[in-house]
Amino acid sequence: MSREIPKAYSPSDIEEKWYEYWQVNKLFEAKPNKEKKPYTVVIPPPNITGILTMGHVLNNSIQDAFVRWKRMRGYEACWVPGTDHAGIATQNVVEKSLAKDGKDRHAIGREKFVELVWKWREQYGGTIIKQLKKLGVSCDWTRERFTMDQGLSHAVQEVFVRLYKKGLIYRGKYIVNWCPKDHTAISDDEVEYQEKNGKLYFLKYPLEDGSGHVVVATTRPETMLGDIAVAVNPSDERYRHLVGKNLVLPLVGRKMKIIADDYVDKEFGTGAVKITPAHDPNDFRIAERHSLEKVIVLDISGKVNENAPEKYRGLDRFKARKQIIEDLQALGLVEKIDDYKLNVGECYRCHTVIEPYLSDQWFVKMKPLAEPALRAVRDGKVHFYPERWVKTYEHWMENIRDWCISRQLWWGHRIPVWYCESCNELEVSTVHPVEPCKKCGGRSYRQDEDVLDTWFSSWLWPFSVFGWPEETADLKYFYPTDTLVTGPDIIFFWVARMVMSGLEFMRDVPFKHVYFTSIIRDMQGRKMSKSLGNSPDPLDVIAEYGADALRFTILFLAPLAQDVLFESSKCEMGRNFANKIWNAGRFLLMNREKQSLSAAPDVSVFDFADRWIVSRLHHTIRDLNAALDNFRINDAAKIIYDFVWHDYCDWYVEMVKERLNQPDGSPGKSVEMTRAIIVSNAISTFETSLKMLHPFMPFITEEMYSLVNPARAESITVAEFPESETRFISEAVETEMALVQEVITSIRAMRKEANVPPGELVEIVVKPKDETTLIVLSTNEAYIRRLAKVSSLSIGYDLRKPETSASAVVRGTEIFVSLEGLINVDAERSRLEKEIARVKGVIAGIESKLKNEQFTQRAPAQVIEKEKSKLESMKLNLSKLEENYQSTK
RNA sequence: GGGCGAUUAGCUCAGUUGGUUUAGAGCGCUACAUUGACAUUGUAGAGGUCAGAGGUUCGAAUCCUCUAUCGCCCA
Repeated sequence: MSREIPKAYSPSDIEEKWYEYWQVNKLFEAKPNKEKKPYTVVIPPPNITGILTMGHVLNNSIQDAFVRWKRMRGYEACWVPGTDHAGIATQNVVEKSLAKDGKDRHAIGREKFVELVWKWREQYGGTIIKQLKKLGVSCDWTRERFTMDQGLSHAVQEVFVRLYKKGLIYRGKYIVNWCPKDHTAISDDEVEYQEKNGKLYFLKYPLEDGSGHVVVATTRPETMLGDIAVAVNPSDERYRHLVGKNLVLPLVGRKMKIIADDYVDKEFGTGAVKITPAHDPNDFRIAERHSLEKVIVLDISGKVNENAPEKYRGLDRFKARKQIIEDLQALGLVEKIDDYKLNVGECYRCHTVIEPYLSDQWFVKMKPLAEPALRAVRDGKVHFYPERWVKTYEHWMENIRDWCISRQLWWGHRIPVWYCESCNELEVSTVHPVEPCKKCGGRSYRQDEDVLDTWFSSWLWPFSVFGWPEETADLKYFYPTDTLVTGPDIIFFWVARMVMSGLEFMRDVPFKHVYFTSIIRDMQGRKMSKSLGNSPDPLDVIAEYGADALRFTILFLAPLAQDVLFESSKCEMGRNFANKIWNAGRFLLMNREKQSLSAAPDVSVFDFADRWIVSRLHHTIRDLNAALDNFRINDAAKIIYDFVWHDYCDWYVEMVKERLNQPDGSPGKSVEMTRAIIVSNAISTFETSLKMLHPFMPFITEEMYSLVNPARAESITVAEFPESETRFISEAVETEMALVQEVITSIRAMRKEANVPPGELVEIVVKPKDETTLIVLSTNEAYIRRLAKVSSLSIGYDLRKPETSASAVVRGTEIFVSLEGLINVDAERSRLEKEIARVKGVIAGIESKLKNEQFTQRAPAQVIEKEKSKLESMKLNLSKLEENYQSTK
């Protein structure tokens, strides 16, 4: 068998095989099961135009770790995967491909276009799902959902109708964020603000009576075409006498009033503000207050429309800006142009500058929904990790604005509103109305042209995926979900809204815990982005290092919600670790082969090394479970890494090697039987470690689990996760082992210092501090000999120090390495000097502490006792060090 | 302008409620080692006045205040 196991772990050979095995055996499928507690996670649905990014890798590795861990702990673990239809993004992609053939969607019509999008989705929409599978995620793929699925669409319509009937959805003409490229409104949260260098233009508007002019400042002079008034602050002395007078709008010739409104900031610009109600949200509010007309001067593409003078019609807004300034300058109406830093809103999808635009839109009234959602988080019904995001959440909830949910797109859930063709009366219904119009009796209806914001389907995800509004068995069993893992960047888009919808429609929170992940950046701290090309393709990383290596590395590196600087070479860590696990397994299997007998694990053959590793194992299990319970997943990764590498491989395996060399069997057992049991015992701890590792590294652990016991039918995915048992934890054994380790390490250090070749054996004399030390070191003599390359080891209180030797003091025990003809006296003296100085420093520190009455009076007795015993042992060490130093001459 | 966060070894980061002998890891670096699990390795080592200043405390990387630099969110 040994020949069948290659020296280096090769992930590509096994990953696909196991993923298929898991699927064929339905190991990730979840069903309501009264015998078990549910553990539910819904995936943050990636959008169908997307490909797998490092962010997805992190997010899904975390979810998978939790889900696999809970599954192994006996929960009915249900992880629902799926994708979202990404209205704007998807429509853009399909329009682009149409444009390649010189077509556009208007030419082919709505129905045909939507059909094309569905075709596109079938062909390319599953890419990210396929990629996720490479990562090894344990989603229940039979439950895969898409936000445009029939069931989910039904949920969306139902929600719209219910909210409308409740008076929480309304339609109105308001200023929205308009994307002139995508030709749709987007919500406030979808606008990204960038600070940019712009200009502040100071324009002179002449008074009608020819008595002078008023200067207004604006960053968007092209909007002047739609100006309807100029406003000043009522308390502004400079303008008080002008309020009520008329101005003439240059280039247009419109008569405009000068009005007074508190909104106007006296300090900004000249204190006089041009009012463009149809193109600015603040101006809109002022216009409402003063019942002003609202003139729209741009079309849906941001070009000047027919409401403006002929000269400017058809000009793009930025070209119009240039032209208008030129024309105003020619008229002497530009007072000055200042440089000015301004925040420009951009479309988060296409980064086109957003135009505030007056149009008919549908809105959700948010206040009534926000209140219970705010309480749920404050009361801890939903818990955030890390907690600090609560503040961000509260701030948004307290200042919430109504949500613009209509989008002027073709791809999405069509708004379930119907208008009577004859009288325009509207009917809100999930289905096409069959009754005649209530108002005029007309029988012909047309549906609202717009679709709903994609988030209007995503916010229902935690219950729509289980069949809501039907009261399904799934919904009853799996809702509310347990943990949501997502980025803090969508806390408003998604997390907050899910809490609202959950409470509104399910009367319960959608999840109990929200784990906010970190953002993956490149080594310069820049966000990973397509345009920078600084994002490694996770599939390349998987091909090079293996999925387990990628997963483990990213989990190890990513502390809770702290940004992570990443480059793919960091995955060497995970790859090396996988290789270490592989080779530990290889060692065990090779040695099992070598034994003439086979045996089951047997505690009666336990020696010190076994008791120690089992104690460490249960320590580790306890810490690992605690870390995962507290969502400290990078701690969890570190805990298991340290155990496997540094306890199991570095020490325990080395000790096992020594035992397999021993000529004697354990009492009552033959050498052969003893050796077989030693290997079995070692394998047993290894198997437990594999189970602990499985949530992090699913593939290699499944492979090793099956190699270790090929007859076993059980997959590790459903093996029982280890539980810590205190009876196996022994502080005494761990302390004793620590002593043995320190003795070995100090011998190694002395050898190295004296340049003893690694292969050469040395003679050691040990003068133990006390009886316990004597016993511990004698019992473990064989290990010390092997691991420190020692030929003879003498232990005794009255032994003489060898003539020429290096010395060290470990916990009061003196260790001498005989260095006949080898020692470099100067090097040895300087080593001792250094150590003496260090110990003196420690002693001085403790003494000054103990001399301080404040300390002895106020510190807890425990702490004082500790310091005292520390001082005792340090003093003992010092005296021995000094003694040996004196005799080194 | 308001809020949140960061600053610890050359690099990337841990350090949970203040007390682990004088702060840890991974990578990198130095030296040595290559027939028996693993060079994707082993062993030993160098490297830090915990951003700066002040304060609270018997005791501070840890708590408080201010300053500096950087980042994110909101207006």
